[in-house]
Order: sequence, then structure tokens, then C-alpha cells
Amino acid sequence: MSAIDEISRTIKAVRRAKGLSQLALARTAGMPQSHISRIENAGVDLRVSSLTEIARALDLELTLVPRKAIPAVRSIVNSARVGVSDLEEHWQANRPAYSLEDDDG
Amino acid sequence: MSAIDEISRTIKAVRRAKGLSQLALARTAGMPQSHISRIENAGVDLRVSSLTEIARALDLELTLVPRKAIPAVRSIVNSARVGVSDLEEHWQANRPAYSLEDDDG
DNA sequence: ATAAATCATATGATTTAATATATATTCCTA
DNA sequence: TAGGAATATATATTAAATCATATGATTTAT
Repeated sequence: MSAIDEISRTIKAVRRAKGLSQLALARTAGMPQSHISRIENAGVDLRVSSLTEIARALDLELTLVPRKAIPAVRSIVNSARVGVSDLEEHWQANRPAYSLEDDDG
Repeated sequence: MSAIDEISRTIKAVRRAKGLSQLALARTAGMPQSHISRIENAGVDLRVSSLTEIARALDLELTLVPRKAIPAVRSIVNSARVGVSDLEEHWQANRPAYSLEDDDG
């Protein structure tokens, strides 16, 4: 699975877990709903500014982490109870980390 | 400072700290040197795939972290001794996290 | 000292793909 | 089955990414 696939799946899963429509997410991220749709489904290689805005709208932060710190970071993110059922598998697995959300914003 | 500025500064600083030329980084990231130049200097809003490749080439990983986990993540990244003088300030400061590198790859 | 050669970074021109706009389709539900 | 909410798609526009080449700095030879 590509990094972009991973990101698009994360976006979709977190958005749904938060009960947001594409339109609602798009509005707070400042972009058209059509763009969210394509990002979630069409394998779009989105720009960093778009990802940043979407992440913020989902209470996530985009970060660059040294590779050797990844395991520790993953354990933190995992232990912060997730509650986004569909996504937990992503974290239980062993690939480069893409995180998700907790419910109380 | 914008997220993109932050990222471009991080890329430049980590690349230099590792003693890599733009060309060397570009080769391992699989893109032309001209692109690295523009990213570092021209405020390019690069695509996620580009950022992912550059990050990998610098032994970093792009991650999405829940906002509430950010302080813990930052402390991990900070305690993993950095050694990239120019960048430490980014982490000592309190803004959305962009991390860097340790020397032993 | 200086010119050639080499390494490093920047810039012009073009191509390609993300993003915006507008509209259509699908999916509920009353 | 009509109406609306949610998601998808067609087309246009803008900007990233590439290719080619130039400019700048540093080293080496003569």
C-alpha cells in the first residue's frame, strides 16, 4: 500500500469516525467537497497544504519524525485510546505510521 | 510561519546537517535537483509523494498524529538527541511539530 | 594569477496533474 | 416517488514537476 493510499484511507476513516460529511470536512478545510471525494477515492497525490488543512480539520497534525523514533511515537499514538475501529488495524500493523483520532476534541 | 515554510526549512537544514548536496538528495529521492532547489527556496507547495520521498531520503517519516498526542511526541523526538543545531529551535518552540534527525542512520 | 574543470545551486520553458467550478448521480427517508 | 443530503464526475484552470541550461563557487593545473 502506498503512502498516499494510507493517507487517503486515514482521512476517510477519521472523517467517518467523527461523523462528518465530505462537505462538512471540505468546508472546515477550506476546499470544495469534490476535492475530498477525489482524495478519498481517486488516489490523488494531494499537495502538502491540502493535507495540512484536512489534518487540522480532523484534529491531526502532520509531522516529520526521525525513523528511529517511530516505534516510540507509534506506541504513544496507540496507547492514546483510538476508538476508530476501522483504523486500528493500520496501527496494529507495522508500516510507516499514519495516526488517528481520539474523540474528545 | 506557514507549514510549507516550516517543512522547506526542515528539509534544507536536515539535508545540510547530513552533508548532502541537493543533487545527492534529489537522486535518492528520485527527482531532479531543480525540484529540491525550488522546494527549499521558492515556497513550493509540494505533493505528498514528493515530501514522502524526500523524508525517506533523510531518514524521516511523515506521520499524522492526533493533536492531543503532539506534546508526548515532541518530547520523544526532542529527547532523541538531535544534533542539528539549526533545527533545535523548531522543536524547542511550541508550534506544530516538524522533526529531524539524529546522526547514526 | 588565471583558466579549465568540477561541483553546487538556481532559473526559463514546457508538460503534467492537482484543484476549482459546475453539475450529475446515488442514497436515504418521509 | 419526490425531495434532499451526500458523494461522484466532466471540464477548466492553476501550479507542481520535469527538462534543459545557466550562473556561481571551489579546486587544480599550468
